[in-house]
Amino acid sequence: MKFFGNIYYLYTKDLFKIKMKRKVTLKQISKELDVSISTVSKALRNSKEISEDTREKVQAFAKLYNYRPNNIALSLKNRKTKTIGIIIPEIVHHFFSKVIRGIELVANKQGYNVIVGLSNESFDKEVINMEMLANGSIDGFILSISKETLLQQDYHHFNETISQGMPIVMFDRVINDIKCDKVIVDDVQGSKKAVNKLVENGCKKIAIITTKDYVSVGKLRTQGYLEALDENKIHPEASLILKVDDKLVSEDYLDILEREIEHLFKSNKKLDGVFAVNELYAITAMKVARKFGKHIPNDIQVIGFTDGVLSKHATPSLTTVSQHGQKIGEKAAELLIHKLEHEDEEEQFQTIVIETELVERESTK
Amino acid sequence: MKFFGNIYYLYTKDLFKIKMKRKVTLKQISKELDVSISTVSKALRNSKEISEDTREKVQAFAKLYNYRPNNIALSLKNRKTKTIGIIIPEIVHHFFSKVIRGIELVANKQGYNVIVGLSNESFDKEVINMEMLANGSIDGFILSISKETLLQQDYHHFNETISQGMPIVMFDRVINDIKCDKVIVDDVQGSKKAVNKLVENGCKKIAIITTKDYVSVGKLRTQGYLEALDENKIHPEASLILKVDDKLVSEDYLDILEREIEHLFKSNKKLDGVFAVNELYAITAMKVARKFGKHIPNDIQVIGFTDGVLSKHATPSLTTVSQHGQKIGEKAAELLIHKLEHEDEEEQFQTIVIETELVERESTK
DNA sequence: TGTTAACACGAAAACGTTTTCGTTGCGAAT
DNA sequence: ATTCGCAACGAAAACGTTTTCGTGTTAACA
Repeated sequence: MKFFGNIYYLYTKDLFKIKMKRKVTLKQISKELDVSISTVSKALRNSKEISEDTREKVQAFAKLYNYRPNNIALSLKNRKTKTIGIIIPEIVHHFFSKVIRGIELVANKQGYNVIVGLSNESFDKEVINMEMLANGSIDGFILSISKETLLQQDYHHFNETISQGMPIVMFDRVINDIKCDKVIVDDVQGSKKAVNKLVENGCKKIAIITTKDYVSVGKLRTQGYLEALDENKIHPEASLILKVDDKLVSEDYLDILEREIEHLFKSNKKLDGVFAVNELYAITAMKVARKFGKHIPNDIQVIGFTDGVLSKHATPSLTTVSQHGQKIGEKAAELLIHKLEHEDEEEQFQTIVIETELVERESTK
Repeated sequence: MKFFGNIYYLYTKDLFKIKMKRKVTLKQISKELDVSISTVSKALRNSKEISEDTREKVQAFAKLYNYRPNNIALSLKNRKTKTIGIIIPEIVHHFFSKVIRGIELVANKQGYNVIVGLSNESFDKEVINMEMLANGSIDGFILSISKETLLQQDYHHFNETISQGMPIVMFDRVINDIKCDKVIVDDVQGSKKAVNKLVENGCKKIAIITTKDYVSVGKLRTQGYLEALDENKIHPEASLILKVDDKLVSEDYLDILEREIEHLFKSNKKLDGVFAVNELYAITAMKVARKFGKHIPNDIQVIGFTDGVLSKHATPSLTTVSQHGQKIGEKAAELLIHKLEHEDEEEQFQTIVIETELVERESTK
């Protein structure tokens, strides 16, 4: 007990540290017990190279001092960190936080940690964040692409990390011709379910409130809307399609949104159905409808996309297309971890489609 | 160019890897350039020990092959990881994700990464997550305590990590007698602001919908309610205090909540003001009020706590006590990073109180 | 007695850095 | 002709592990 005796502490500079039990290392244990580092290591891993005597002695000592192997040292040695890097555009967002929860769930179960970077919808922050993590901190990425990146169509950072042997799994906002696994929802199908529901319920004039086309999911949902109309022999009308520009997240963003929707209502007096590609658009549509004295769902029926808090707790509660964010996260994590632990197998990439589900609530008949 | 020539690749097993540019290390560069590892390292750090000639040569080569120092190796050497561990009870939650955003913001600005663990309100998961991270993966914790931990009052894991020299910053749900920095909102003051507002607006019978007392913030907010009543010479009534048990997050949780609030309304016909300690309770109270044919804010005024999506987008929109989650996160990160980078300074702990703000919307007059 | 085999352990390399402390070679000063 | 000093570089340790490959001791066997 040379090292851990009280004498030692008398020599430390900072008095307050007297009560500190610094993390103990193999080397320290080996000195205490007068054996080699290798012996300690082996004893702790129950190697049968070591006699029962010393094995017990070492393990008892290690337990007493609460020895835990240093993760960083292990990472360096194994060249694996057992942590997953997540890059998402925004965390204050029901869908993304559900995805994270899903990732964390399966990652943790398999002994992985999760480290989060936020791009804040910015290309530069996306790149910087990825570079920070790609230098050894993580084993692979799970990410959803920022709007700015989608707009600029500059994907070199993805290709570079992939070519360095670091696997990526993309979800929700993905790029087709990048060599990685993908987890997406069937946006087209989901939209069709929604629009079909409205048609079934007797709607004749159905509007869509969507984003500009560079947001891939917005584009796909618009496509689903159009296809559904077509299948129901309804002629699409330009005035029924509202494409909101959500590039600028300014202060008066909400007001602008509201005014645009008001305009939509005004120019379509006979409007009796609204399909919105996200919760906010849907909620705002309901608000505007109320303003115009329309009753939901009697006069106008509304369906949203994404089953978040807003949909659940709005009044009337919102019928919506649920994308199962948590399941997306779980699947993405499974894909990534599989790839990490079977690196030898031949390279091939999957795109997994998570089924959407129409959750019916009070905003439809 | 012995190593990087094409010849090398012909010998690799996996053909698909031919296009891989594996991460390059100091050792590889040193071999290529026929200098020592030390020289390369120094050259890259612009040491004036190295001649301009070789310095340029090395830097050019490094740039060409996109050399980046390996984070893990640096962490091991410096015994600092430059990453912060966050443990929170739940991520699908507006307040917590705002806090994370705040943490990430200042952490990133200072070159730190952020690694997230979810306790899911469970004591065990909290402990396991902390142990996973405490073994070298991070430099310090920012955390909010799980309900189960608060209930069991078992704080050994906090004390242990602290005594191992790893600093902790707690936010929102904190324990007083643990030696660490804390960032809290002034729950008592916040509640008083809300209740005072209701009194000012003419409310005579003000109810509170709160949690059981083991949730520290619930207890404090209840205390604020009582103090405000007292200061306004209003006698508190037991029947106006509803303490909801949110331990079990079951399926019919919402129904139970609604029924309890209905009971509150029934047993207090003259109810004209409601203060709820979170968004959900407030929203549900508004729902129940509507059910009872009461108009908001004319018949009943409602104020909530936490300025999340629900408050903003509810109809009527909800007057609420904003806690500034993002600012809490920013402050917590500042505190932790300061402690990490001034370890020598004498130990003393701060508790920072973030002012709440009453955001007035449509649910009050 | 000499060989062998099992047993129990230690030395050292490796992961990728940084940094301290040499060690050269060479021109200048004595 | 020495000594000195400086410039330019390399060796090695250290961070904390795991693992391979010795090596010495002892017991068993021929």
